Amino acid sequence: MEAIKSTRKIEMVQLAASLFRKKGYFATSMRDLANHLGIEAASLYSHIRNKEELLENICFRLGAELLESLDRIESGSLTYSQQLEFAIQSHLAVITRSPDEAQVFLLEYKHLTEPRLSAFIKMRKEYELRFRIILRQGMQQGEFRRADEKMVTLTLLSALNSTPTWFRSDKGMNAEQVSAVLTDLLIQGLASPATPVFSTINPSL
Amino acid sequence: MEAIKSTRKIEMVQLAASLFRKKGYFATSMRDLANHLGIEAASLYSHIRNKEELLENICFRLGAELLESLDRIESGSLTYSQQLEFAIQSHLAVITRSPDEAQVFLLEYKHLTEPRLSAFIKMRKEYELRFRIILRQGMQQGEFRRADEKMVTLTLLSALNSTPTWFRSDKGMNAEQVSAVLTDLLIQGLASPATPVFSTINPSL
DNA sequence: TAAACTACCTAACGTTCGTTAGCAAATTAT
DNA sequence: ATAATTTGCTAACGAACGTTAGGTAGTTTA
Repeated sequence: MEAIKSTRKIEMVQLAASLFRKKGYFATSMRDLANHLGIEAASLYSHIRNKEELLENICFRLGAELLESLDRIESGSLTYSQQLEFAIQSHLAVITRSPDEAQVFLLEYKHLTEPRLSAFIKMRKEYELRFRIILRQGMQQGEFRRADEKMVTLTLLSALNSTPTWFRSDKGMNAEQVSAVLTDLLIQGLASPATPVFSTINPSL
Repeated sequence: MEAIKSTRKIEMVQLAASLFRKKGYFATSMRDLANHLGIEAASLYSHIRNKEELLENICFRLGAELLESLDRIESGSLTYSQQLEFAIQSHLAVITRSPDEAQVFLLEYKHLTEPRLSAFIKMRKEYELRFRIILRQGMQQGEFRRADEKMVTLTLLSALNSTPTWFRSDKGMNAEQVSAVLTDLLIQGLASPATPVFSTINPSL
């Protein structure tokens, strides 16, 4: 959990994020990583203690960023609707800024070993809980549709977290435009405002 | 792509799905699998050709199920809103019935090697496209809010695909209840119908 | 200018991996 | 009754893995 000093180490962590995302943690060998840097595998160990340190750096740095972004929102005096809007937008800002790291954070964290795995899960649960509390309070105030809290929280976060799979910052929309459209979609729904044609009653399959 | 005959092989594929989901494809060894079945690793090869065959079976069987479920919907004479409702519900039915397989289908497919990987990606793209066409037509008809097609499709599917991470069929809601609530959430949105308090304009961060 | 540090190297280690060969017992089909 | 199939075993293979030991230039610090 110490600060990263050397620029070479930063390179390694960023490259690791890219490879871990594309191929998966276990499918990425230290020799893979080294080859992409133009060095030998053993040379990596001048900069890092072991492979897991790379994963650890990625996962915990992104987790800290996400938690920080919630701090700012909760400390202000906003309505729950505004809090949710900001939370969505800052969540998207973090993960679109670091798409590789975000995907590793979301999918590869499970390859952490104890005690780091438990610490990570605790951190992630805290983030989900704070998101969930905003939703709960908004539901209680009548600002949000009332529904199963856990379901809504995880569905919402999953929708947000899928952004790096299709979003490329270099073409089409920029991150803020995505944020605005996605916020609108999730909050207002897919149905056209003019014509509420959906039955909302599910026919049996 | 041939039919599975032996029941022992079915056991193996199901167990593999469970382990691949929990630990990942590469982190699951043939010795892991064998131990859970109470046999030696080499004995697995009386039933399967190699490790990848397990992954192949999981991914392609689920893909076929999902595509079939769309066939039925497209063939009927339904409005696009109804088609979407049915598509959401049958998608959820498939993935809640096979949550382990679904997570492997979604996350571990990338460990397939060619030519299976390309075939899988083609299958998955076809499924996404057919989902997308329903959305496109619904937007053109004015039944759905107009927004970036690709974004809406992938966000919607990601929201649906997160269901196995929190849904346990044995407690709380059953699959059909989840389906109804989730359909409503995605189509009508999170905002309370009574009070449209959201600005839908994003403040800068 | 000497000491310390950075950034890499070669060589090799012990371990685990997926898989094969060859065999044996039990069950099922003819 | 016998042939075929199913289901498992032991032993072992070559390859790939993460990592360590020990060394060497070049660069920075004291």
